[in-house]
Amino acid sequence: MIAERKRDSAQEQFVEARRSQILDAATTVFAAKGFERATIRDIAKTAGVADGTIYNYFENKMAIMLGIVNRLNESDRREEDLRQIEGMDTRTFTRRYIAHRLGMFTGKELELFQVVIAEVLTNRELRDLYMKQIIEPTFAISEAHFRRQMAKGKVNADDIPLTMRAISGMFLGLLLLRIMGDTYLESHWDAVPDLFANLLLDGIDKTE
Amino acid sequence: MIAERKRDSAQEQFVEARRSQILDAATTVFAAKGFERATIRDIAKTAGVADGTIYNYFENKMAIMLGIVNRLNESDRREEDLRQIEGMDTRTFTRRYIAHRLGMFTGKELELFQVVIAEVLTNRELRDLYMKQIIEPTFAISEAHFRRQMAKGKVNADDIPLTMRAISGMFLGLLLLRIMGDTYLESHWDAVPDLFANLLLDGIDKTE
Amino acid sequence: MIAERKRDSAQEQFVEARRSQILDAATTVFAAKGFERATIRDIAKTAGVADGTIYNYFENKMAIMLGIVNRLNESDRREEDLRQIEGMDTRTFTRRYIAHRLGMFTGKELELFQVVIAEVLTNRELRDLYMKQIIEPTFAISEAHFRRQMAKGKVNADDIPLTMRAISGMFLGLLLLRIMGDTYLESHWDAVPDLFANLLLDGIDKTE
Amino acid sequence: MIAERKRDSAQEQFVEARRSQILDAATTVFAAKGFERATIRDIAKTAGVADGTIYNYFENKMAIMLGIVNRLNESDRREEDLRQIEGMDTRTFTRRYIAHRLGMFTGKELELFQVVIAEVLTNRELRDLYMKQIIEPTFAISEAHFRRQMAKGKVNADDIPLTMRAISGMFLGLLLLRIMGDTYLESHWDAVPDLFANLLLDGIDKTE
DNA sequence: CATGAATGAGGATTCATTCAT
DNA sequence: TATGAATGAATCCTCATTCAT
Repeated sequence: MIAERKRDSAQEQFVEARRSQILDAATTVFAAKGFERATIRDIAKTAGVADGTIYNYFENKMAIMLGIVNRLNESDRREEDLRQIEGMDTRTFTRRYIAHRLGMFTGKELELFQVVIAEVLTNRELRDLYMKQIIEPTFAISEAHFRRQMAKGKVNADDIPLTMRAISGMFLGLLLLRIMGDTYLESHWDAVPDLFANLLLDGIDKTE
Repeated sequence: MIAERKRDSAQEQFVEARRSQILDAATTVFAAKGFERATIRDIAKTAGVADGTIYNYFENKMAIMLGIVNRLNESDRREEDLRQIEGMDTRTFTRRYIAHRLGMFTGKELELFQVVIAEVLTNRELRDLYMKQIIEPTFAISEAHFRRQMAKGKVNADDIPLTMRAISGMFLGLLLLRIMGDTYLESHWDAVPDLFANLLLDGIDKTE
Repeated sequence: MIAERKRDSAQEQFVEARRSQILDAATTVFAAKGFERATIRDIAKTAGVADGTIYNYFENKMAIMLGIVNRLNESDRREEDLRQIEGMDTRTFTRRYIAHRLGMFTGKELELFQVVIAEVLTNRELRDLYMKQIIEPTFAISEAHFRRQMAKGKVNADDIPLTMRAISGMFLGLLLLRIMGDTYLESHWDAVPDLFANLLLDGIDKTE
Repeated sequence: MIAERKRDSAQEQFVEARRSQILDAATTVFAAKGFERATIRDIAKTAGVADGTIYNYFENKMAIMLGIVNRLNESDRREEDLRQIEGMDTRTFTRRYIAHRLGMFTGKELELFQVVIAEVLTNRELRDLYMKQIIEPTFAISEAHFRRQMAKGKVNADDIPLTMRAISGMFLGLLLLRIMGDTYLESHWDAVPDLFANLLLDGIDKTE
């Protein structure tokens, strides 16, 4: 039984590795061509497998896309990230947090984000999934954190949910502009966390 | 000659009306299905013309997309908008300006924006066009305005271009969240300009 | 009545001129692109008229092709050509006749021939028309002439119809090779009548 | 490794058979309707495969045409044909050679020829290919042979290249007339080699 | 008669998906 | 499981033809 479990586990690991390999390939191809323009053959070639093999791991093309979105699910939102730096002073915390989150969108992750946003904008089903699974939980965590900080008298806002959306919006929008190839943003990307923090705090900071 | 000119002009107007009719239809269809999933037949039916008629007005499907982008070009960026309200106090100006710009993205315009952003994210050619024709000129105007305000001692920023990008980013991001169906944002959309202005100004305002 | 006839005649002449103008254009376009690849718009533009105008003169595209074939009908086969030079000695006659017939296929006429042959090869209806109206009458005239010469003891052949076909074949084939762009033939085209006549009259045998 | 080679070879043979099957079908369809009027569906149905299958073996419709032309390349021109009968007396050789070459154009081959000639007349690219790959090599071989015979004092000609073209022209032209449905030629086809040989060797002149 | 915009049938080609090996 | 050939539905686009002006 142990042997079997081991085999199962090895098996599972193999399957997971294959899925991952295909998702990696799909992310690259989707980022380069968009979901519709990307072909199964493109993905298969990039993954180094045959066309048919893809269908042993994903039911159809859309399932690959969902697989990609679910990856965000795993990597995107980690409450502990917040906890670790929560003790610092507000400005440092904000700067660090923004830097950390921006740092999560580098290279492959930025591609991933690009792919998902683009598709989310044209696919209601995916859009709803993305809202429910990614955006809303993220807002919930952020709000909770914000309320804690407000309780400590560190920040202030009249409408917390809307403020969260504005802040997230700035984050999203900056990523969007970056993806769209804004050259200034690209060359000054490292300066973004500080600027973001200052812009943000000198509005919401009440500690002074 | 006058008669001929008149006829030409009538002809031109007719052609322009047809183009517009097709672009309207295309915007709707693209917004509903995305560029690739939308078919020429969809667009033709929505526009109430035959498939082939489309090709009397646009060279191919992508040209329709470009036509849509160029519409943004016409409607999106108007320096005079800034001039009209420039005399007001900073807070009122900001609130009004944001409200005005957000007001430009209602219904059809929001669809337009959604369509273009989605496609821009997956099409390099279109992306470059969009950056050159829409985003960069908008930044140029905003920067000029910001510098004028800074000279008057009304606002402050270390890195103006980056600040512009952050502000635009917040704007873009809020639209994006709205499009993606965030319910809170939808039901509190009217509160956005005030919140935006306060958040923004208490960061950049130096008049106090 | 005379006035009316005159008007009719002027009218007819005009119609004929327009038809001719369109047929000229069609010949050029067909020669350049082939019947199927040529579009009515191509022909209309080349003729300097509107698309619809074509249909006032020809029922449909194929009717234009038939119009072209019927032109051959008028220009191709003239018994009097033979009569004029029939008194000469056989070699001179042959040389002159070949030169004359080859001379008929220059520039525009060669295009015409190319167009018709190409289409005749892929269109049974046209093929039959061409055989009945052009080839067979030509053979009839040639045969009659050949029989007269044979009766005078000037030439000899066992199977006159087959000999006629062989000779015509050589003629056709040389035109074909010319059309297909054989460079040697093109640069030595003037030498063809002599060579043709000698080959025909004497053969190549030297062993006797 | 041997097994693998065997499999490769079997695979290759299979692919070659499929290509052949499609080319056969295409030849039939092209002969019946011409290249442009023939549809991929026609060809697929005739070949007994699905439309899409065609594209696993040929890049596009024109590639099928090129495949047909290349078949001529393989079957059309064989120097050894000449060598085998070169020892015979001139008249027998000529008769045999003509008979042999004409025999090569029977049924399917005649269709092939028809298809290619028709398309060659309306497609410059194909025309150039055909001249370079089929016609010119054939002329080269014929000329070499003719020069050998002339050196032996067996035949005579002032302008060998032009003479070759005239002879080939007769050959081409007779095929053309045959294809065009000349009934006399059809019913006396067997008499063609003899007549061709006599005409060629002796000419028709009787005056001397 | 001349025009050229509108029409929509038709065709080449692509590509997600299946399935026999 | 892996493969990749086969499938055929789906789509963009062309173009002969019509017809209102």
